[in-house]
Amino acid sequence: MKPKLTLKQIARELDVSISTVSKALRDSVEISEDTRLKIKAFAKLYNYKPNNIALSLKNRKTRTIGIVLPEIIHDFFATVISGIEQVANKRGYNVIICLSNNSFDKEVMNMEMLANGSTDGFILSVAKETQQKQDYHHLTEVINQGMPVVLFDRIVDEIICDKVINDDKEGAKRAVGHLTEIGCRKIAIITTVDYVSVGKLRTEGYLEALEEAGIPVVEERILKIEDVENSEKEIMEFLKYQDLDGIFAVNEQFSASAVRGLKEKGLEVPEDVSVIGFSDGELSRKFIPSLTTVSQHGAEMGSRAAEMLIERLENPVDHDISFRTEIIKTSLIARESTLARLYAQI
Amino acid sequence: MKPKLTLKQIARELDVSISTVSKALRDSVEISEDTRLKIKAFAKLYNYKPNNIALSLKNRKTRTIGIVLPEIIHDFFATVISGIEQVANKRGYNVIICLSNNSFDKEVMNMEMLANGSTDGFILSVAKETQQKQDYHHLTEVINQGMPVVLFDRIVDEIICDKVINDDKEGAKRAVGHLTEIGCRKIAIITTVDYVSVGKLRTEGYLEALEEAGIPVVEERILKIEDVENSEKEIMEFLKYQDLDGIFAVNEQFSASAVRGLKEKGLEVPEDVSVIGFSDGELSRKFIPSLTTVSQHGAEMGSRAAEMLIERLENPVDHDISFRTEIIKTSLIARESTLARLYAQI
DNA sequence: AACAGCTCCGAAAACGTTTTCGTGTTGAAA
DNA sequence: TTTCAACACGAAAACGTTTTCGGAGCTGTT
Repeated sequence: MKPKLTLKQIARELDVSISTVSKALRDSVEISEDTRLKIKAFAKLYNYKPNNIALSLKNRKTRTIGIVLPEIIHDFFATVISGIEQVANKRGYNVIICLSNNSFDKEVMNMEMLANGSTDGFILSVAKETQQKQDYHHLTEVINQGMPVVLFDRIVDEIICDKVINDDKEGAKRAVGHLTEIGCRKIAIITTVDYVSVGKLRTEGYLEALEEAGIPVVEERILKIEDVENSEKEIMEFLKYQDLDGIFAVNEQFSASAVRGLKEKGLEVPEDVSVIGFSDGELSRKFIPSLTTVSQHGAEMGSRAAEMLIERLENPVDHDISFRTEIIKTSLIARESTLARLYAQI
Repeated sequence: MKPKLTLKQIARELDVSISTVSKALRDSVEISEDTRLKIKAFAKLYNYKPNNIALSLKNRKTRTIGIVLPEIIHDFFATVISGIEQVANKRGYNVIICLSNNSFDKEVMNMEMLANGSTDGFILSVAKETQQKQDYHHLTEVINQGMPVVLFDRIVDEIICDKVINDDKEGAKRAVGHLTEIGCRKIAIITTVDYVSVGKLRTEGYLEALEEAGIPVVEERILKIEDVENSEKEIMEFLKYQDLDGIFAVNEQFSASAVRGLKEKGLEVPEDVSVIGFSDGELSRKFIPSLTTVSQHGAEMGSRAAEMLIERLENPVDHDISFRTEIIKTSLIARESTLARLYAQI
């Protein structure tokens, strides 16, 4: 139960001043080699480590970055965190994570809490409710205070700051393009309501891909899930009365549910219907059939976001450097849920 | 770009002393109602919020708890974090998360980093490598400094502190018991190497259940996965030469792979072989067939861990209160991968 | 003997709080 | 008029650092 060594204690013990100890430990030339070595030896022996809080107060820098996101029990977000954590750690930063649970109020509270000195900057993906409300005062506030913010995935266009996003529209387009290439003509989309930025973009990609393939859009083939909790039932219901040969789902949960729905109708995947999803998580990889999907490279997103933030933090000089929006390319991972059909074509 | 209001600035602006401002904001009776109201109005108007770092330094409390765990892209750990975060937030604490990626060195580094003032206490699940090395000096060190530590899931018996664990052995026993009840006799286990504490316990549960059912143990039916990356191949290989009617896997990834392996052999789940896993994640729920599993209630584990830690933090008085080990009951969730077999029995 | 120039070290301020203790000003009681 | 309590406020220390500045003591040059 020894309560952490401080400079003051070392100073008292060695009968020198606090300043001397501090300087000795930082290898200042002001201190004679004798005392310097003595002090360093003592510090090492008793394992002195400077107090982070005191340093933060002095430097007005915490070397911590705040992450705020809607949820964590979700392969994509977990992967992003992992990416952030990796580069943050490499560059000597800590990450402090707050969950909004998609609640606007909690998002605001968390940001206010962290903004009062706890972090140097933010990496965040806004809550669904926030996108719906379109109230972003908490964002503008921290930005006005001079804290850098990097938005990722669920971003908001009105806020000017650095951003990292997927090429959601393009990814969706390629996914649907993949379906048309392997011969699908009756393609449904299972997506989210429009106020979720990424859902909207993926829907747009779907529409464009159909257009480019010369396939007319059928409104009945578009399912917008409102209540994620009940998505399974909604999807089952939706599929019941459809005649399809391809399905594009905007996440892996939806595509898994789609496969189940099709099986219940007596249809086989991919023989009768091809299914493609979004997000390359454990579910897509382990599923039977394994699911063709658009991989979002969450870890890379996280890394990039962290790098952009740290860049800002450590070069406050070029504060006027214009903000950038980095686009992480998605990639199509062909698996069993469409691959067999592709072979059939060839 | 207004750089955050401080007490000093308010004091200067209102021509009073810093102490007066501080007292007024904390509703001290020492301050006349006039000035008190004036100061509070001013503070509210310009949205004054005290600086957390300064408070931490003064109080020698950060109101942050450090979480260190092996990985985050894993439904169970994500769920635990979620549980911790929830109660931490409710009680006014922040969480700062560090990933060890199952590396001993990174675990040590992270803890040292956080121990220098960044957090008041720790919640952690030790890295696989740490369990292998059996080197726990970083744990004893922070404990000796008087920081409370709560270990969860992958714990270490030698360290005396609060702990939260699953009844892994009991859960495994019930899982295998479930298999025997529905008529399985040739039951394999797919588990981890023994130095992983939870893997070992689950293996023990398996053995006990067999014994109680009067089923002799067949060594060939025990598969211990060393390299998780290659688990799929190992499992495939393992299943190739087995004649089984039941499989118990210690996580959902293994059970999913097992189902695939069986299918490749032309066997159906659950008609030919029943499969039961551990951990109730998205994969088990969405899989086809949906996977019977032992649910670990990760969120509850997290909540309990956080509560125990905060308890210690806020009542340093009863420091001599003996340390407790809370056991979270697991529960069996019967799904398609065994349920059909159960019906067949009836 | 005077002075310059080193070398080595300590005092003090600063970061933003809270809190203890003192002190000046009232008004009323003696 | 003096004394005393109550009231309202400020000075200063403390938390643990870093850094600027100044100064003591010494050597060496004129």
